[in-house]
Amino acid sequence: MSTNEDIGAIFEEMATLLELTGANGFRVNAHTKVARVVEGLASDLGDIARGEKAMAELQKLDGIGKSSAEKIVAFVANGAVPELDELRAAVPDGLRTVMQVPGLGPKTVRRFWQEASVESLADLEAALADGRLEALPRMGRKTIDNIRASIDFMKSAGDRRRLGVALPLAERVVAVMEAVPGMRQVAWAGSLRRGQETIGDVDILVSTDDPEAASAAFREQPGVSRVLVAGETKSSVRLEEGIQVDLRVVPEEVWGATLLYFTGSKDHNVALRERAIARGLRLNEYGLFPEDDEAAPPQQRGIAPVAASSEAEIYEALELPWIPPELRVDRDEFDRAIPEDLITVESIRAELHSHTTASDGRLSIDELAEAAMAAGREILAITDHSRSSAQANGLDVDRLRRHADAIREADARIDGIRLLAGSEVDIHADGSLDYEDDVLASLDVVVASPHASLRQEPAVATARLCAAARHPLVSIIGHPTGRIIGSRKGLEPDIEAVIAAAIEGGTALEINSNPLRLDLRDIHVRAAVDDGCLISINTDAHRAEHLQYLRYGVLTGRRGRLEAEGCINAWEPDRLLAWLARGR
DNA sequence: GCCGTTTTCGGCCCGACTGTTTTCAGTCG
Repeated sequence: MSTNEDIGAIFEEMATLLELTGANGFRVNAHTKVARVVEGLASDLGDIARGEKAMAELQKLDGIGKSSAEKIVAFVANGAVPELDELRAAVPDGLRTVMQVPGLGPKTVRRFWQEASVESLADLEAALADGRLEALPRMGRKTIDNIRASIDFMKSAGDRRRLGVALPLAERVVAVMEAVPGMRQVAWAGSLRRGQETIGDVDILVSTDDPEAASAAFREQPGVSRVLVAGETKSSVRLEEGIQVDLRVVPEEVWGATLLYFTGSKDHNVALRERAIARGLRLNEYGLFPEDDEAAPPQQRGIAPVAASSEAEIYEALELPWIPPELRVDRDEFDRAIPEDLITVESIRAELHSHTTASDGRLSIDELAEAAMAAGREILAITDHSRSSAQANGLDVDRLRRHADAIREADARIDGIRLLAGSEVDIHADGSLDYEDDVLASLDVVVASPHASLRQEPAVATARLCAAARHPLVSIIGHPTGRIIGSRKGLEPDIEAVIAAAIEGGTALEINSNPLRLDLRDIHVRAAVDDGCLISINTDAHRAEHLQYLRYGVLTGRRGRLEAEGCINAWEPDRLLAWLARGR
């Protein structure tokens, strides 16, 4: 785990343990915020938190004060935080799992702990079985049943879902809702709209002439395994896939306010509401209202909103430009100019990383060219694996040369798309490449990627990737860390050093769009873009349908503030070809 | 615990839904 992830996890854990001890909620939130800020940093806190100016440097970060800075310094110096150790001693470890049961929060878990000796998930199940919990005040039959069902769900379902699973599922639900009579608008919101790499649940928003029909259709749609919430404007269901989907039904005139609220992030919303308060306004999911210090919600008292129908007019009333959903994270989106030409799927003209049957792909050269053309690409680089990737049927030099000839023959024969002969060349553990330079020089495109030795020490990984990035014949560093979301951590290089080497070597860093990878990840893209490093968004297609992964890579690029100018795949074809040909 | 374009102290976002209880606490997003 990287230092930043370690520290983020520590503050998350402290927040949970503090909640269980009954600490002040704002203090709990402060810890959660530190975790989020730390995990969003591209640069390594291990470096910042050493040296004489560590305390001052750390406290420059938003949300980190003296107390948190001291904890970070202590952790980096000694690998331990005394306050955390004290909390761990005071609160049974198993309660952290109990807190993860949907519907159980700190108050309830604390009661179970104090009043029924529940100290773990196993204790909780035993207490449910022997009736200890039912004996507690305010613990009825339904609550007990819900807790049982939640435990079953937690055991069966995994954690968060990958973007590539959740987005097609959201499209399915949206199609169901669009078919309901009286429907006016349907959209997905939440972390899905923000393009996060993993999704907790899917949020669907509709405006309609017939709210009852909409809610009914939602709860009765195919694939619902359990209805969790069934209100007038809000419903939640769990699908057979194990994912929760929330529906919100709103009048069309407050569409913008609800879409804004439902898109989040939560922290972005909180920041917007604070901004509203500072301007004598009050923001909720029904609109932006004048503040009149009445407790009851303004929309229930017939107060007219200042803005409600569109997100843009609400931002405008708060003296902000419309902020693209992918940038709504409560980091610096209020202070920095919004990128004018954020990358879009439509602006991508070239696919520069793909595989055929020559290595481990499923399509021939002609079939892949056809699929790429159908997907709207004007340039396709075919980059089968190099010889060391034996498990992927990597090409030795002879096969590579014949394959390159075949690609160029196809390029001459096929109209409508430019085919480039390339290779996805293994970066060896020591940073050397899998083919000799004369072989690399004979290709149109070289994507250099790490495939093996993905558990190297960070310093070794940094040297390895920097060497490849500086190599004059390398065009792109493919999936730079080699991570697989949720299952393989991959390399943990000093990303700033890799970015510097890529700039120096005139090499682009890839956003691999495969939803299992999304590598570079969003915060690394952001660091690269801020430094002026070129980015390449590719699908790494092994099949025709993989070309559709592009949208996931684009969302990741947008989260990293990537504009079309900084993405070589969006360049004019002649410009891209000239760039690829440099030094060859 | 953090923070300051009225603040170094006193605030800290807002509403829907559920369950259990007759007015609201807890959870969630």
